[in-house]
Amino acid sequence: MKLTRRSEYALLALVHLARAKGEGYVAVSAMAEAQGLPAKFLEQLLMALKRAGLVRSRKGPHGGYRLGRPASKITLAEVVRLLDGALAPTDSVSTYFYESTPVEREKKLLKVFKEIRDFVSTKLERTTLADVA
Amino acid sequence: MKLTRRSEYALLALVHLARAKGEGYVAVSAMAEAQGLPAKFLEQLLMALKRAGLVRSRKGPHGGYRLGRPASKITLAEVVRLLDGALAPTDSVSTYFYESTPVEREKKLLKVFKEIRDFVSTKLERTTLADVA
DNA sequence: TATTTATCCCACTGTATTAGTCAAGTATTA
DNA sequence: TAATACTTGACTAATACAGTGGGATAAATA
Repeated sequence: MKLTRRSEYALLALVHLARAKGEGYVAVSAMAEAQGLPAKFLEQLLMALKRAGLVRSRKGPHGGYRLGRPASKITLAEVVRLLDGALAPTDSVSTYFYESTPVEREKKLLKVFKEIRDFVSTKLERTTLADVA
Repeated sequence: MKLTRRSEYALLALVHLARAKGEGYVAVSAMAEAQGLPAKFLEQLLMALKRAGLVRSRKGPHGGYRLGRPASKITLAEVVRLLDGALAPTDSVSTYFYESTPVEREKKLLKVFKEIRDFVSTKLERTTLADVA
């Protein structure tokens, strides 16, 4: 796993939305300003989150985004997988993004990387937005 | 951490060398053929490993590479850090490659990623070539 | 109904990284 | 001294990263 700005910005925005619970929809521009993120780029990320059902949106005045489900039902794993792909250190040990790679031949090496994958995915699957907001 | 071919090939080559203990120097071409890796690319990686002292080399006929220290004294962490950089999921929680990133403001998020970094580095620092060869 | 506000959607750009290749030169030793 | 292997540097194609920009669409409000 390697976090890029995509995951980082998305997580910051989601934390922001989790805290804005009950305040209706939050505009991208408001979030971008509050968190100091590039607005147009953030917009792309929110659209991806929307397609995945993590957020809901509303157009027009007082429009914007809000969480698609309770913060306690959104895991960090979902967010990172959606925006940056595999949590595993190499695709040959990834469950959701499996692809063959050269280390695959060395079973003992593979075992080490699988243990890392297991730790990372368990950790991120058990941590929700509610835990970090 | 994200393993690229650089780390993967280097690890395979080092495992090969660890197994060839006592057979003197192993040529790049021999290793490349045995492991099915691109020779010239592997050569670059071995040079980096050499500069870091992980392997020694000898030119001329019967030349090649061998481990620079006992396999039990070479950790996977060293190899990966050398060729692919930080073990941490994001640079803002990296000890050796620290750089500020946006998530840094959110202490609770940061804590999660630090725990991942700790697991990964401990794991790879405690695993040596001797363990996987 | 017209205007404003905001999302939605598409294309595009510049830079860096990845995964190599190629050529020419240097050192070693059988 | 010829063969073998390491060393250096430049070069390349493809992909990923981190954004920008412009226009269309939808909804609220005046």
